[in-house]
Amino acid sequence: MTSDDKLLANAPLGRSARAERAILDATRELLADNGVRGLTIEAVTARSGVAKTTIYRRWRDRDELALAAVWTDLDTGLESPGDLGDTRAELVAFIEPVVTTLRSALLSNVIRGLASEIATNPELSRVYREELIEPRVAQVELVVKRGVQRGDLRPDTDARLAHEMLVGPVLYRLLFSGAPLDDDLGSRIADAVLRAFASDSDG
Amino acid sequence: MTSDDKLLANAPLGRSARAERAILDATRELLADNGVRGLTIEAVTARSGVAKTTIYRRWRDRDELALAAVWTDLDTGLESPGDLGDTRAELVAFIEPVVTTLRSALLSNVIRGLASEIATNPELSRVYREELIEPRVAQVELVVKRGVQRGDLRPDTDARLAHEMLVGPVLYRLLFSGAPLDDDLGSRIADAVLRAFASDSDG
Amino acid sequence: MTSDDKLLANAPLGRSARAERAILDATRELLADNGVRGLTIEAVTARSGVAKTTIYRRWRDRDELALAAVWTDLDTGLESPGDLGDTRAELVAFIEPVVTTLRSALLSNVIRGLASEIATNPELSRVYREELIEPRVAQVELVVKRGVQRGDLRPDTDARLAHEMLVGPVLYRLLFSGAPLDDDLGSRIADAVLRAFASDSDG
Amino acid sequence: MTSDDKLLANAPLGRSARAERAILDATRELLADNGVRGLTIEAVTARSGVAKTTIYRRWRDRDELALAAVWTDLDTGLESPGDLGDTRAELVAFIEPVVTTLRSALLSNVIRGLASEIATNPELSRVYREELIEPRVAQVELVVKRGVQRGDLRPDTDARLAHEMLVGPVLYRLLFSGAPLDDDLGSRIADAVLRAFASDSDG
DNA sequence: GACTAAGCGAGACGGTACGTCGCGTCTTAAA
DNA sequence: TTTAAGACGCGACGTACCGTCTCGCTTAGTC
Repeated sequence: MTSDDKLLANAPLGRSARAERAILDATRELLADNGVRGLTIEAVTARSGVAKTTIYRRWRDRDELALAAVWTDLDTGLESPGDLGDTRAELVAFIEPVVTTLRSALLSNVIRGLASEIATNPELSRVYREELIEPRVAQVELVVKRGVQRGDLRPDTDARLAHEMLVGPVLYRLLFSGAPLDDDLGSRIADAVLRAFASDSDG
Repeated sequence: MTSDDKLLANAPLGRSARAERAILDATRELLADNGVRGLTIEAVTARSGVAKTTIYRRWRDRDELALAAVWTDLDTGLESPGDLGDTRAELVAFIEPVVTTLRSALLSNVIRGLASEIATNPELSRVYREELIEPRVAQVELVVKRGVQRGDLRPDTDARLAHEMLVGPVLYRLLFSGAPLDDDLGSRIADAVLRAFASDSDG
Repeated sequence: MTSDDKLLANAPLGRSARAERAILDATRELLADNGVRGLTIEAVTARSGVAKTTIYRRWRDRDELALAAVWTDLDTGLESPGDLGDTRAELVAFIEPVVTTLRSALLSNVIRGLASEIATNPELSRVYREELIEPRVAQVELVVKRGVQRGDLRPDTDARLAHEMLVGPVLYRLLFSGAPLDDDLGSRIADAVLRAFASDSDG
Repeated sequence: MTSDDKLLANAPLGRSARAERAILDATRELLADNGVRGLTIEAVTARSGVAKTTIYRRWRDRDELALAAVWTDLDTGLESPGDLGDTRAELVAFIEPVVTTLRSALLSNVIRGLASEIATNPELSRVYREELIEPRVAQVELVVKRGVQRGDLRPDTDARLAHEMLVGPVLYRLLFSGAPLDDDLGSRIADAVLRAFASDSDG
């Protein structure tokens, strides 16, 4: 649901637009209820009143539909925080929204359910990487560059590794260890990453 | 397949043991060929010549079977490296086998394919956590404890977070970013984690 | 395509007439290619470039369209042969065109494909009976009447039964026995029917 | 339902036999109710409580199932009437059961509905011809042979044509003309066929 | 050395969901 | 106004596997 949609929420919708909205709404409800396991195309048709054909006309399969249904949610927080004047603050500003987003029942369910699919399906993997991961890596690169300029971070800091050390632990908790995404998880990770790449003169 | 089995490898096997071996072998082959998607119970019966009933008598479903088939591989490297006299060396000794293991086609396929199931199925999740994750957390705790004693690490080092920062990036690459598990990945992660939790006097 | 159409072939056609011709042409092509099974409305739109709506505006369903497309062919040969002065000749003149017509790939395909629909759909059945069958029964009645007057046929000859014995075997071959519609089939049937209803003094 | 089945009606049936009976019963009910149009595999599963898979395991498609469901009915009356000492009686004995059988709602519905399929599907056509038509042609051949020996029929009588003139009119009524299968239809056809092939000295 | 009974292969069964096809209806924009 | 274009709701298709259930047969292990 983009901001355009919100502005036009009361405008008349064509059949297609109405169908699409009904499909995505039903999909999100089913995902929130039972995770990806509870999402079947037939359940979507039943709940949305939209024909199977119409769903398949838009999305190749269940996984694409699931991803589409939560895409805007995953996509948020991508606007760069910009220069906050403080490297730690910028790291926190990067990782906090990730933690917060993945704390929601809907999104945690979806990521848990789609992880295998994303890891397995080349097309899905490509989209996910290009649209979600790389922009975030680029964000971290900016943060790192500014940190280096400030003298906070070592000049040879590997931004990609920094990115992985920021988000890796969060997803590890989500998928494998089951440890909770505490309120302070983001800042603790940010602290650790800051120290991991801090310039020596920073002591 | 326990070590007992190995000792008895040339001993005559009963029907049951033969069936179990045939099932697990077929499972591993199917997993290696096409990942978890290619693993169906019916394919296992077809390839192993074992009856469906016999499979279901031993494992609840496809996912338990898949995990069982690779369990020994996942389970290796758990023996603590012990005191190497050097904290960095111990961190490397911890993370290197993880990277190496996950680099194999079989195991990377399996983990990619089972990630969602592990994240989703409570029973599987419990087993995975208790049998695989917690022992490794305990290992890291030992490394951290020794590192603190040596004055290398800060006394308040969070071993669990350290563990997550060690393995999280590896699994993140495996599942999401698709970045390769380079030969030096383990040592670079170990370096970063060491600095992240290094005591200040360590500079 | 009626003879009127041919006369007007170079005259400008309205959109409607052009659409209708395109529909019927495509229908006949599809019927000839794969019989009634190959005839789908969607295939007709694809081949004719005509919209579905336009088809449904003219014919209720696939079967009506199929029948319409071959109607002129079925309808031919209805002009009474008139008095040939010889009863056997008149019987042959009746049945020969039927055999010849049903020998064509197009019409045999269509009749085979539509038989069930004609036998089943009341409206189609009514049209078929009134427009095709009854006129032919009437023709046979004329032949019979003249045959009786000539003293060739018994006065109580049942023209309807005679008609059925003329065309029944042909359609039986077409639909069920698969026996070929030989060149001499018409005359052999005519002979048999002639004898079946011949007046006794005829010996 | 063969006579064996009747004798064993109270014997315990295996799962398979029970399923098969349930399928065929449901099929016959649906056919009787709405003809072949009312017969869908899904309706059969719903009414019989048997799974779709089980149906498809036994019959390739709807049409094979329909034919199987009425096969025994179609197959009856095949026992040769034997030498009745009278050619006309033997012709009547041949055609009467055909008329009677096709008068039933069930069988007339089925034949009407399957005619196109039988005429169109090569495999179905082959089975129908070999199992139903040819045996009846053979029956007529016997009748003809005896009739010739008795001096009732011409030595060159074409038994196949005779067969077609016997059954053709009945099926023509059933499928196309809609004329009723009167009680005396069989004997009137038999009379006509007898005269059609009667030896000249027979007057 | 014969006799059980547990375990096996084979595979049919009821079931869920899949993704596809073609139907006949409805909407929209262009001619 | 009629058309081409094509999306929509719908019903049924035939398929893939699921996990359950007989069913004989094999095969140890017990008398």
